[in-house]
Amino acid sequence: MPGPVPISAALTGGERRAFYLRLVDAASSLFHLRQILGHAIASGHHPDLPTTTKLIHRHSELVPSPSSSRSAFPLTLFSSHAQPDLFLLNVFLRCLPPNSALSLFSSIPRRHPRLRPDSFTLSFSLSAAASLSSPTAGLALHARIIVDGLSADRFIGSALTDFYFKFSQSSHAEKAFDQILKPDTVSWNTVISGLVRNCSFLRAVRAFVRMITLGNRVDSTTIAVVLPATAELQDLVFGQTVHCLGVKSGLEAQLHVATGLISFYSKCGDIPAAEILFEEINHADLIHWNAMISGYTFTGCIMSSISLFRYLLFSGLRPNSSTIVALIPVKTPFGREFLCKSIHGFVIRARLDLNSLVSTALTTAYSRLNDMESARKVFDEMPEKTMASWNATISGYAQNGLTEHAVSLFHDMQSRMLKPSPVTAASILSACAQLGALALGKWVHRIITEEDVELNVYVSTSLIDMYAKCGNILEAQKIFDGMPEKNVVCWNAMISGCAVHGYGREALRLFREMSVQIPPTATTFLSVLHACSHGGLVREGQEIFRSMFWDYGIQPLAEHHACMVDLLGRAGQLEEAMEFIKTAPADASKGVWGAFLGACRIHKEATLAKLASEKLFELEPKNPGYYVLLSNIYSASRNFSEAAAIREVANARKLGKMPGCALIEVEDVLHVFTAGDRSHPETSAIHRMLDRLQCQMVEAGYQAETEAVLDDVEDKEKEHVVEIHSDKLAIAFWSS
DNA sequence: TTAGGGTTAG
Repeated sequence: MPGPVPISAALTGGERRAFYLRLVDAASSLFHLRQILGHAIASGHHPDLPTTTKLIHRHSELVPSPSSSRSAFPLTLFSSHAQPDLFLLNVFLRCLPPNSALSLFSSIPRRHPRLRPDSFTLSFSLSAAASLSSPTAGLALHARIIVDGLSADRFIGSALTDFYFKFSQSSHAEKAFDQILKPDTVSWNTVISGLVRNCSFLRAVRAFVRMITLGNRVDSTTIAVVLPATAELQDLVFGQTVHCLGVKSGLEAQLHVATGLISFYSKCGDIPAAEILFEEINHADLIHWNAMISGYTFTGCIMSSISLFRYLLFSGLRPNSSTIVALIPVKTPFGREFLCKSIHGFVIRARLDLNSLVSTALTTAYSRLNDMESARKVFDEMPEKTMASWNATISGYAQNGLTEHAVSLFHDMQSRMLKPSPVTAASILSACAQLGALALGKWVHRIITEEDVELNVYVSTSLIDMYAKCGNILEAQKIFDGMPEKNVVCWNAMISGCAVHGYGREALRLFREMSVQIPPTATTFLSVLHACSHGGLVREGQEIFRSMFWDYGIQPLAEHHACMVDLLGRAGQLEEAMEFIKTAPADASKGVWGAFLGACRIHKEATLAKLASEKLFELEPKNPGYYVLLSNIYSASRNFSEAAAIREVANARKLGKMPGCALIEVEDVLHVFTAGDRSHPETSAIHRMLDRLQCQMVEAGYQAETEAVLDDVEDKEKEHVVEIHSDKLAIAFWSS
């Protein structure tokens, strides 16, 4: 504490100011600061401009969050000067909540006409505008910046960049950044962080590389903002390079950097590296613990995650809502049911805040358990619903096939005048894609355009997927071509779209174009192999499969093996397919034999089919599909007694099969047909059209496979064969 | 002027 007042009375004006400035610097609490001010006034020293500026500055350091501070201290001090200088005004402006800061800024010409706002005044006001949800104030500021010719200033430029990124206007943000004459570390950090927040991960990494190439210094913020991008891109090697740079620059031990590294390594599956880093931190804070717990959960190490949580409680740290969220497995299925319920119970028992963050995570976890009732209950009970919670519930409905609920909740959102976020759009589009609902998808696309929802890489990929699955491959291609940044997932979606439409050559062309730009993933290879299989490109498919491991180091999974058998089998190369099966790993058995059985059906190979079925009955005795398939193969090769016998076995084992269905959209209405369906109101017209089509097909040279052999069929079996395929009904309905 | 973990999407 400062000593008695008389010391100050003995000093000259300049000495007295220096004395108080030193005291203010050393103040360690708000109470202390007020005492210093009291002493000064009592000794007749009314704080001059520099002392007041220092007092307000120290106050904002001690009370960092302006919005939570209700203290009148800075205001009283500022108001005591009728004619503040620009320095005092800037410091005061900075400690105000955003709306007050902006009204102070707009009052400058009237109340302080002699003061001309400088780059600090404008930058601070821009930050205030960015924190408010209305962009108008920031746009007016930008207009003024342009008029005053201040766009090249690095403070102003960085604030502008950040402002536009906060409103998801990435291209304006990057333009503002490009105008900065000499961007410094903070300017580069701003642009990298903005790109990451707007999901442009590849661009963020490129900006980081450019920053270094141009000789800029990196700081702990740079490392902390670029790491989430490398984690999202699953680029372990690049992240390790960033790590090395951090070590060489002596930044590894910084709090933010350590957290970023733990999170990065665990998201890339390198738990041991994350553990070493976590253990090396001297005084780990709650965020470090949360990052490590989340890393365990993310990679499916549920037991480690729970042990670390127990240890956290034991160590006396109080978990927060992020800790609870970190415990809820969203991406892995292991132990989800148990955890979800016990965590829900724990949150209630420990009277932890069941805030929007925890509720949203619970909603997601329940929807992944296919328990939409519990998910909806958590959502309904939320006092304040966030955008994430709306999206979690909508996507939960979509992923559980409850499309009507998803759409109805989306309508609900719109009636509350809530603008859909890119996540909302992607979730709803995924529902449309599953349903094949083109009209609904187009409607969502219109809303995206009308409401100016940012077309980020997720939304564009969802649109590609939706258009491809709903049959409009040209529109999918158009969106794909217009994307400024393409990542692996959108390339995969486009290739997979080509596969579905039978465009094998186009899929291969895309694959070649892609692989010179970014490394393909296991999913890419699956899509390309599908495309080869559907396009009859056997040699090309074999070449791709070989290259997958030898050129790209990706181990083929069960699905890839099954796809290869499908490729060979469809092309009639059953011998080769059989040889290939022998080389497949054990976990691929179901898939490869299933694909082989499918090929036997196409080529009516009853003997080989029997062999495949025996394997499949062993592997999956309760799957009715294989019985149906084998029975159909026997029917096709006129072995009706065997066909009936197989059905008997299936019936005896009480294996019912879910009927497949076909969906068709006519004039924006979705119609569903199952095999032999007569429930449609226009059923007689449909059957008339079907007959007409059948005649035309026969005239065109079509040879019916089953209908021609009906004479040999027993009554019961005949009923089954006559049952009209759902796809045929849908097509007949569309034609009628 | 930038800033770590955690919820929602392809």
